[in-house]
Amino acid sequence: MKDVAKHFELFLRQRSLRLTRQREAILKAIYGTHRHVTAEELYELLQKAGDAKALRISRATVYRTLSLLAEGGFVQALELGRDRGTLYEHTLGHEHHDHMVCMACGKIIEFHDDELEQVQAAAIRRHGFEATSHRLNVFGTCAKCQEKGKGSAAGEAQAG
Amino acid sequence: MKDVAKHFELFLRQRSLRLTRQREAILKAIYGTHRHVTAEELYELLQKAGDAKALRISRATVYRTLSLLAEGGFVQALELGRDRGTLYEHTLGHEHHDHMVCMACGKIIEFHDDELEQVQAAAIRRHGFEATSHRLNVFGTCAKCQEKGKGSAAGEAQAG
DNA sequence: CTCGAAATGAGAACGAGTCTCAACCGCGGG
DNA sequence: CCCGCGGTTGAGACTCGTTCTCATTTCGAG
Ligand SMILES: [Mn+2]
Ligand SMILES: [Mn+2]
Ligand SMILES: [Zn+2]
Ligand SMILES: [Zn+2]
Repeated sequence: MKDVAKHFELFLRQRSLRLTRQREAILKAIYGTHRHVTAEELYELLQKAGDAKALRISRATVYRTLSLLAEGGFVQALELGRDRGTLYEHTLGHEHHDHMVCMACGKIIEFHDDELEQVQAAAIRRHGFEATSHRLNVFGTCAKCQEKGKGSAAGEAQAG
Repeated sequence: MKDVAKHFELFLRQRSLRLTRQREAILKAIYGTHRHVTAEELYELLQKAGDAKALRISRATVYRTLSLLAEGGFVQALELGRDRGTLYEHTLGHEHHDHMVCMACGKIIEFHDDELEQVQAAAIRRHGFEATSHRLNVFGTCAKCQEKGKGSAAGEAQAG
């Protein structure tokens, strides 16, 4: 986190942007949680945290800073459906991962598979495409929720 | 297309829903294009097509029917970023595929790779998750646009 | 044909995200 | 340590895709 702040400061300097209390607070906030948060959640979080230090941060600034952080690679946006809104997570200190979303309990599970990444990269290259990023979102039922749903009809399966 | 209409009719009957001229027209419209279309594009398309038969279809009905068609598996929604809006494509007669989006020209390229699907399925299963669907979106530069950008600095690369 | 339920149209409402612009404040220079 | 030039912020208006409301229309079983 300390070095993240340093990186951010450098990033800002390189682009002749300023290190403001707001930007610091937002960076700190998103690096202070391991959840996937919406801009609104972050905003509310910052309201409370800021009440103490008398630092008000507007929604606009949260959105603006989140975009800035995304450009700099400090955070990443996740879009899991028009409804859930855009989710953000910090990236430094976390290797790339994909997401599985449980439709029953809403839990978001992160996973990473090297072989998958390699096969994927190969397939993409084979099509003459040059990838800069990708998102794999899997929807279904998590292990826990599979248990709960054992009282009904036996084994189903679907693909979509 | 004829059998798709039959399937749709059956689907509606099973759920005691009605086959209306609007629903027919919308089904026909989305099965009549091979592009990925937004609800709005479809709406405008239907306006023109409907002028002849004096069949007006409201935006609300387009949205409602698209959701219905998605539930029934007749169409699929694609969400490639908060900006582009939700895109729809018909599914019957098309096997599952993933998408690569060219950030330079906006083109959407479909691709399918069996090995990828299998490795993916295995990785997901290994995590105790039961998948019902997934979306893999790859962002980058298409082959054509890679050509165009050959006058500048030599080979770059990035990963995000 | 009749009738009740489902479906539709028009436009209001909603909400995430963006824009506007006057007031504010980082920060390099003196 | 103070100044002043922009970059930055806050509040709220605004955008625009999507959903909701409800009076009216239409499907389709009997
Ligand atoms: Mn994550
Ligand atoms: Mn497609
Ligand atoms: Zn679950
Ligand atoms: Zn291209």
